[in-house]
Amino acid sequence: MAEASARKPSRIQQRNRKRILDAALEVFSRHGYRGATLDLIAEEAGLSKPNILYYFGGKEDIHVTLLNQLMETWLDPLDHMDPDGEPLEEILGYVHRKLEMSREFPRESRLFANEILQGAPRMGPHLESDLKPLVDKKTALIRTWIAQGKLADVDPRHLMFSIWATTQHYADFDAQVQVLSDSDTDALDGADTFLDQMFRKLLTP
Amino acid sequence: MAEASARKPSRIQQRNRKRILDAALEVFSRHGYRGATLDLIAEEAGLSKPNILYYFGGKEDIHVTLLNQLMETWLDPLDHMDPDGEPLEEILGYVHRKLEMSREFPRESRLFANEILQGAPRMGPHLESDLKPLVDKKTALIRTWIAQGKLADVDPRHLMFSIWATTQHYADFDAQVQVLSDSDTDALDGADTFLDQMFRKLLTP
DNA sequence: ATTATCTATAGATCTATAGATAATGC
DNA sequence: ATTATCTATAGATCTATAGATAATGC
Repeated sequence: MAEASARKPSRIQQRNRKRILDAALEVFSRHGYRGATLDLIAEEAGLSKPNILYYFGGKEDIHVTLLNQLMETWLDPLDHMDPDGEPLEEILGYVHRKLEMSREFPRESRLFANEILQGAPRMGPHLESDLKPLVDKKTALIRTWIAQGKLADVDPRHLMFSIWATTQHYADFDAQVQVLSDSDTDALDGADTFLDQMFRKLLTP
Repeated sequence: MAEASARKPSRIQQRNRKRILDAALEVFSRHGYRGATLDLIAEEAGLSKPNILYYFGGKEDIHVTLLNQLMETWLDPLDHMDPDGEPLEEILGYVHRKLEMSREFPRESRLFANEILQGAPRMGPHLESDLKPLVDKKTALIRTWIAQGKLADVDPRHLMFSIWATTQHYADFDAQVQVLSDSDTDALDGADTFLDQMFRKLLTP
C-alpha cells in the first residue's frame, strides 16, 4: 500500500498523454487558462472528453504538467551561456538561441506569456526556485565580464529583460507583427540581423 | 422613430459607466477576456450584476468599449514623434514616453497584450485601420532620417518592435520582473537609463 | 413620468464522475 | 484480468433577462 503502482506506462498511454499535452499546448497558448476548455482539447487531440480525464486528473493537472515541462525548455538556452567563452559572442549567441525559440516554439512562448500576464498564479514558486537562482548566477557572470573590461558597462538585469522582451515579442505579439509586415515576406526576416546589431553596439566596450 | 433617443447622459449615468469601465479594466487586464466574469466586475465596481447590464449591452460590449478607448491612448505617443525635431532625441523621447506608460498604465498594457496574445480577435480590424497607417508613416520618416545620415542604418520596423517590446515588458511581465528584483528597490529603477543607453548607441550614426 | 436598482431565475456552458462496454495482454 | 473508451448526466459556474420596486426630476 505504501508504494503506489509504479507500473511502466504502456505504449498507448505514452502516445495518448503526448497527444493530449500537444493539443493542450495549442489550446492553452491560444486561449489562456480560462479560455481553454476540455472540449477544445479533446477535439484537438482526437479523443473523447472523459478519455482525457482518464489520462489526467483534470484541466489544472494538464496545465501544470505543461508549465513544468516548459520551465526546463525555457531555462536551457540561458544555462548554456558559457563562463569560459568569449563574452560578447556568448551573449549574442544567447540572443540568437532565444530568437530561434520564438520561431520554433511560439506556442510555448505564448503559454509562458499568458501565465506571467495573469500574475504567475501557478508558476510563481517555479520562478523563485528555478529562474531566480540561474539569473542571479548569470548576471553575476556578466558583472565580472564587465569588470574585466570585456563588455561595456550595462545593468545585467535590464539586459536580460531586454533580451527576453525583444526575442519573445515575435512569438507573443505575432498577431501584431503580422499586421505590420508585408504579406510576401517572412515577418521575422531581418530580426536576427537587427538584434545582433543592437546588442553588439550596446555591449562592445 | 428614426432618431434614437440622444438624451444627454445624467451625472449618475456618467459616473457609473466610468466606474464599470475602470473595474472592467482591472478585471480584464488581470484575468483576460474569458477569465473575467460579470460577478468580478460588479464586485469591483460596487454595483449589482444586473445593474452592470443596465449600463452596457453585455460582457463583450464592455470589453470592446475598453479596447476602443485604449487604441487612442496607445497610439498617442507615437503620433507625437515630430518630423521637424532632432531625430535621435525624437526617438529617445518616444522610448521614454512608452516606458512612462508602462509605469502609469500597466493595466492598459496588459489588456492590450492579452488581446494580441489571443490573436487580436476583437482588435484585428483596428490594428489594420489605425495602427498600420501610423506605423507606416513613422517608419517612412525614420527612413528619411537615415537617408539624411542623421541616424544609424537600422530596420525601422524592427526598431519599433524592439521599442514596444522593451518598454511594455515592464508592465506585461511585471510578475517576473518582481521576482528578479531586490525587494527594497523599485523594479523599474535603472530601466530609463538602460533603454536610453541602448537605443542611443544603436541609433547614433 | 423617467431613471436606476434589486430579486429571482432561465438557459448555456463547463468540469468532472458514474457505470457500462470494448480492446488488449498474460 | 487489466487497460482503454464510451454514453449519460450531475453539479457548478456564467451570461443575460423578466418583472417588480425604489429613487429622481419635472
